[in-house]
Amino acid sequence: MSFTLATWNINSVRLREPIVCKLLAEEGPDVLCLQECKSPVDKIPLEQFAALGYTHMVAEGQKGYNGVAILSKLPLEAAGAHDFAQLGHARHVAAKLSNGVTIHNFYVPAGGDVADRTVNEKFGQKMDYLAQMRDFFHADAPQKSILVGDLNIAPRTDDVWDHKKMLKVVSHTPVEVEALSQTQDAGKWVDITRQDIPDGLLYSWWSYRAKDWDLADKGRRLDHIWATPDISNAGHGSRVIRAARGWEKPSDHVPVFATFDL
DNA sequence: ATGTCGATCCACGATCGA
Repeated sequence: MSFTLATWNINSVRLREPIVCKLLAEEGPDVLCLQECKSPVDKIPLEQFAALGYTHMVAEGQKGYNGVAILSKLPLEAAGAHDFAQLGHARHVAAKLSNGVTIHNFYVPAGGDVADRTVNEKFGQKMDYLAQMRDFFHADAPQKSILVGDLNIAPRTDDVWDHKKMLKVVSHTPVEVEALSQTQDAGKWVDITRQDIPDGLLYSWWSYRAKDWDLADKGRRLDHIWATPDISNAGHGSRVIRAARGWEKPSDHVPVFATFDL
């Protein structure tokens, strides 16, 4: 059995329902994990997605901020939702497919502008969130699992447009990269995107503030697909839908895809 | 420091978050 999965920070699922449908119609992933839905669960436009075959969903939502959802053509079973760092935010939801694979969908806190928790509470929350993710996967080793989402960290030098310039910018600071690495190690997670595309600059996010995102190309790889070692060899076909950054009323993130043959 | 988006409501402009 083979299935294709995608992750996309959509920055308002209601405003961008047309381009979610465009992606579903054109690319047809079996599973689409969304972050920053910015919507209560009961206001997610389910009918439009169901009309394209996405009749299953698990989601966590709240008004205005955060929010994560897993849309699927395949049956899903809810597999928990954790409030890491006790922020009261909808930032995680998990689902299990009938083939036994568990999917964790995360929206890690962005962390504010200053990489110092003594002056920036949001940075502390981000570090706490990552530490609790680490402890969660360390306490109960995940198996047959996939972890996706906007992790708000670009870990590698070639995950950012300028490594030296980014060393003090939240999302690429050494302390964050180390925390993400510890979280990854705790679950023995394999970075499927970089397993498939090991070399070269690779981004999934470009700021709205850049004049010409495509020309300037000052991107970061904030959106990730990881898998546990028991299924990591089944992962392949990773790709980033860069063109989506230029679609009508775009998100600042683009979808990242991978396929698993199980 | 700047820039641009989206959601909210003491709601049509200011504020917060990214």
